[in-house]
Amino acid sequence: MSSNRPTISDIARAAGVSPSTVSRALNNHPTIPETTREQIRLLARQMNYRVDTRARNFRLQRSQTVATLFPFQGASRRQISDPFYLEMLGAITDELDKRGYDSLIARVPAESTDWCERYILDKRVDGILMIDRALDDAGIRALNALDARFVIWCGPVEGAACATVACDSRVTGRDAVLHLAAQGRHKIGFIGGFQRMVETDLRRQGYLQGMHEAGLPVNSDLMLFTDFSAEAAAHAVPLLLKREPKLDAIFACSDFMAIACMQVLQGMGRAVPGDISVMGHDDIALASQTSPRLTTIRQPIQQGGRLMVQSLFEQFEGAPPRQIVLPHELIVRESA
Amino acid sequence: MSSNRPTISDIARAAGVSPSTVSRALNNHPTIPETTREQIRLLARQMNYRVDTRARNFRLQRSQTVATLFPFQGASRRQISDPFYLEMLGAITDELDKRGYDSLIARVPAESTDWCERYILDKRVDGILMIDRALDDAGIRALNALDARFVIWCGPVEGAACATVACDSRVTGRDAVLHLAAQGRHKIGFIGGFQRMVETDLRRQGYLQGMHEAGLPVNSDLMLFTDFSAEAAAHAVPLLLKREPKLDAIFACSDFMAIACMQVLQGMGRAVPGDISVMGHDDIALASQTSPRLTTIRQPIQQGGRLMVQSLFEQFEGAPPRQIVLPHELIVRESA
DNA sequence: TTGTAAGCGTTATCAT
DNA sequence: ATGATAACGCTTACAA
Repeated sequence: MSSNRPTISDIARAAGVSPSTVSRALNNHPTIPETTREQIRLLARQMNYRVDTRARNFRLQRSQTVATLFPFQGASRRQISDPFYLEMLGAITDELDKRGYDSLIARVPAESTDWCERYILDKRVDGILMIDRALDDAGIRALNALDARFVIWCGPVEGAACATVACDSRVTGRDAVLHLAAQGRHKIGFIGGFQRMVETDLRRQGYLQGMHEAGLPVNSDLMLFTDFSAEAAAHAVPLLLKREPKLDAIFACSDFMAIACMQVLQGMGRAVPGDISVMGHDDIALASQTSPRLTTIRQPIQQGGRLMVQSLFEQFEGAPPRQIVLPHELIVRESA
Repeated sequence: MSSNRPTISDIARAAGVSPSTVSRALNNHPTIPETTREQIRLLARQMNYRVDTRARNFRLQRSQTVATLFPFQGASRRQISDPFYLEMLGAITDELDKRGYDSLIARVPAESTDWCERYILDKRVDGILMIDRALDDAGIRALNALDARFVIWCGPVEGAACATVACDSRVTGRDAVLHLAAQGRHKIGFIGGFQRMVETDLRRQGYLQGMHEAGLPVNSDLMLFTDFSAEAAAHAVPLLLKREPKLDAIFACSDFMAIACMQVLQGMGRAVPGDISVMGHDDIALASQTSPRLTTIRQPIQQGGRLMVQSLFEQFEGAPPRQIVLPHELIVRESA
């Protein structure tokens, strides 16, 4: 009911001091003696005083908020439900929360850079965390033009001031293919995520390199791109099989898609890995519970999320942007 | 480089008018003639003017931001990766975005209500969307004591002013069990989510009611509770089987857990649904891609998310809180 | 139709 | 050790 929250002036009046003294007391300013400080805090608590973060942030010219942006490609704007994103988001928000920062999130079209203005110019946030990015570096240029602090989940960017965190997706893609080849697989299909975004493209390059190193011919009909959804992955399987009936392996760019692939294959009566191997990417929690258990490339998802936050805060403190390459690990289980 | 963004006064000076005129022009105030309005907007665009949302929101005493809160239970604070949450979050943020609102998200401990103060009292947000809630209604009381606008994803709450949106989980739980019983299943295990939160508890009640209606004896050893993780669900399966070797069905409170259960069962050599039926809950996108395809209870997840936002905005406009019960649907596929 | 001035709640600067 | 004052950028009575 009492919608009239006390302001700092109300506390000041009640305490018989000036607003500045209250502010200083509440902010642990050393010039205020311990005793007065305690008195004022007590009073503030009694009166249910709470700082108005809007006012404070406005005065301090900051937002105490960081935006985590998920670029999506194409007009579909389909809801993404890949657990990878939720795991990463959870790690990020927890880490931000620890530092007293709020987490803003949004999905943004990969093709445009309008969101820069909305979040940075409009001063909604102090920094941006982007999960993957478009192939060109328009986004990076736009962000830098606005003198923004940001970190991108993607491989190192040459010749651009830009903080990044991620595994080396070219190598993870290559390692996946080489593992498949080492099992005697020759007809290896590739199911990517967003075609015009960096992480998928890097894995595509890795796939190509792996095929090359293994001395395997590349059939570009066997490279498909999706929106990271289970449905898209499921639809890709029969298509791949139609294009290459002797397909003996699939490398999917996310565990979520790999799991969907396995399910579809099993539904078609194909044994995994007996008839066909399936490799995932990420090592989400579900991956070790599938049947057969999924062979995959582990990315340290939560550590990655925490590092992104850390890297962003380094920039807040004036440090130049860092490019961090995370170690990945081939997790050989049963599906490949 | 030019970190000195123009303010409204800069535009005013350049235009040779007063700040109020600029403000009015930019806000389409009808008292400003069309022509001046256009001139000023053009100038503002040329000068790269952007409203400072912090200043505006402060002045207007609002935040244009809504928090979506995910309560978790227990000390584990394990990252949740159930696609259900991401699908819901995506629908919510899209809907909020449409209305020009920002989305704040955080995980909050279900046992405490401190987060009310952080988000409402500190004026970070204009409203709160909560995904599930603790069994007691301390959270609701706290929110109402602060005169907050909020919507909870959970079943109707009797005797409390509180907007809710969700399917009737008591009925979904009952329907699941009755379907299982209709298939001739008698030893039905229950794998819940957070034990001290409403949605799981309602489904537990529905399970009990269904067993009762089907004339089946209840063995409370066969009711397990988890943190909605795949691992927890996977661990529950052998435990259930140990407690009841003749177990012939499992009802899991989320598709994600149901899928993990199916995988584990298949890994143990048990046929689904030949030896044992598995029912999920939610109908996430993955559910129709599994093998066997998952039988489940569909909740209109995205519609639910949109409705939560809609219901919140009704309250912003002064309407009393509504309790909305969404229709659910039994989706019979192959696993049960 | 436009300008003036006040004020949203806080904190920093400069006095005292 | 504390108070007065200004300022952050914007919108809105009220006045002209």
